[in-house]
Amino acid sequence: MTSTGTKNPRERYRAQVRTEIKERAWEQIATAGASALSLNAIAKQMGMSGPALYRYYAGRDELITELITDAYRSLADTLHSTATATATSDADAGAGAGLAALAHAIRAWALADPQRYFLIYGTPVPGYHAPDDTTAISSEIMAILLDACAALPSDGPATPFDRHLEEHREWAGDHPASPAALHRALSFWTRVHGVLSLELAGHFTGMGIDPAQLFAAELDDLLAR
Amino acid sequence: MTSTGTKNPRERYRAQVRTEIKERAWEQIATAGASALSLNAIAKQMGMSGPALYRYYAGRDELITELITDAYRSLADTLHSTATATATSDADAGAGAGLAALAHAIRAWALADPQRYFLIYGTPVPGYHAPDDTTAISSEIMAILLDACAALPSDGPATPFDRHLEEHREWAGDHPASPAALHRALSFWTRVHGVLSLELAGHFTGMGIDPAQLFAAELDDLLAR
DNA sequence: TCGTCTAGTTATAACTTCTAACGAACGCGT
DNA sequence: ACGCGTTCGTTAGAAGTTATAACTAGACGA
Repeated sequence: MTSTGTKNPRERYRAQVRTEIKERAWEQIATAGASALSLNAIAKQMGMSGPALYRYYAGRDELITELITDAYRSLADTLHSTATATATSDADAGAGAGLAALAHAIRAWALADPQRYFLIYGTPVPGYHAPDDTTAISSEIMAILLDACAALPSDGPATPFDRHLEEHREWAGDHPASPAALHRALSFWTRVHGVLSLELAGHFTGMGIDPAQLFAAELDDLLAR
Repeated sequence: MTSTGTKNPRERYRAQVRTEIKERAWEQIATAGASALSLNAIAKQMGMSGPALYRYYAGRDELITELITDAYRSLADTLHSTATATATSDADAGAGAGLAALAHAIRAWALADPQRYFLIYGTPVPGYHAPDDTTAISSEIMAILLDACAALPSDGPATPFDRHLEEHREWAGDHPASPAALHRALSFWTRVHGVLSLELAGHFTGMGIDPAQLFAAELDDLLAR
């Protein structure tokens, strides 16, 4: 902490108010969705009147952007924890234990607050451009997935997409994973998201099937490729 | 047409205005997202002043609900067309030609208007309950998928999820598909949606990979199970 | 032709985001 | 310890939004 860490009481209070604003915002989003988020309502809930909130956030967009970043950060931290936790219990389970643990961690994180998940992976606003920190966290998440995929054996011949990935591995940074591992990471991401997104949106309700079992089946199939 | 088909000019005009309202609504949604849809702006665009629009739609929710239903209808019609088209060119291609054609039809339909896709499969509004006709169209779509899946051979042993589906096949109606076919239809749905949703939301932009190739790879893997 | 039903109008209420101008309090440096 | 400046919170207000109410003008059918 060189210049301004958390010392002066002005900044302490400011940070405290900002976090309380975000807490109220998360409550509103969880119950009514992000589109129903009202800065006015938050201000009134906190006992201050309307425009006072603009001292802390320049506007709705800035608040939502920070919520998105926080959501990304939360997901990345969760996955990092499970990754290190399963790395500790090394070879007691199968090779796919790491990926399976990540999958269930993602699902639990999403089910805990579906709207938080949709804030990241839901309907995008046409004009919106994600800030750099979210893309950084996103590649951080991909790195975790790649670590787990690199621990798996890759049998079977290389697919055309594997060859495509061989020439397009910018997104993996300098991760030393095989094209098959890159492929499995992408497939993991899309398949987990596919089941999860439909489940959270309620598209399975009334169908009679158990989303958890469908999720597990997709995971098994991915691991048994 | 027993009582009121499309005869009297009053109803003709009314239907015409309603469709024009929906056209303007689609334009707004395509460019700025569903949350930015403004009834007032639509009314002014059409030359009438504000509340006049409420003669045609009781409110924002009713308009959006009808847009969702129309989107479902459009998707179902598209898939029905491709299903019959590929059924005509019977055995000239492999067994998975039907499913592959459906997958590409879905993707083309989604790419044509991403926000329309997200209106169906995007972020749900927490309180919102879909009307019965949309669930009916949804099962109509599932029936098309099941037809294509039933045409495929199902090698491999039955998975635990197959056994789960054997006891929970309400959603398939009275479709005579094997549990493996039910499984493949669900997997098709979730995997297509997984890739497509992330692609349309722009989560692959900047990664360097070609979403079309990832989509094709997922489809190939599903067909080669 | 006349009556009714409908479409459009304005006015209004209750919201929203966000800007501007003002006052008061807090805390830092002297 | 005291002033001065930064910051916070206020009210007022503009420009939007959804939606309702009351009224007018028109078209359609009998």
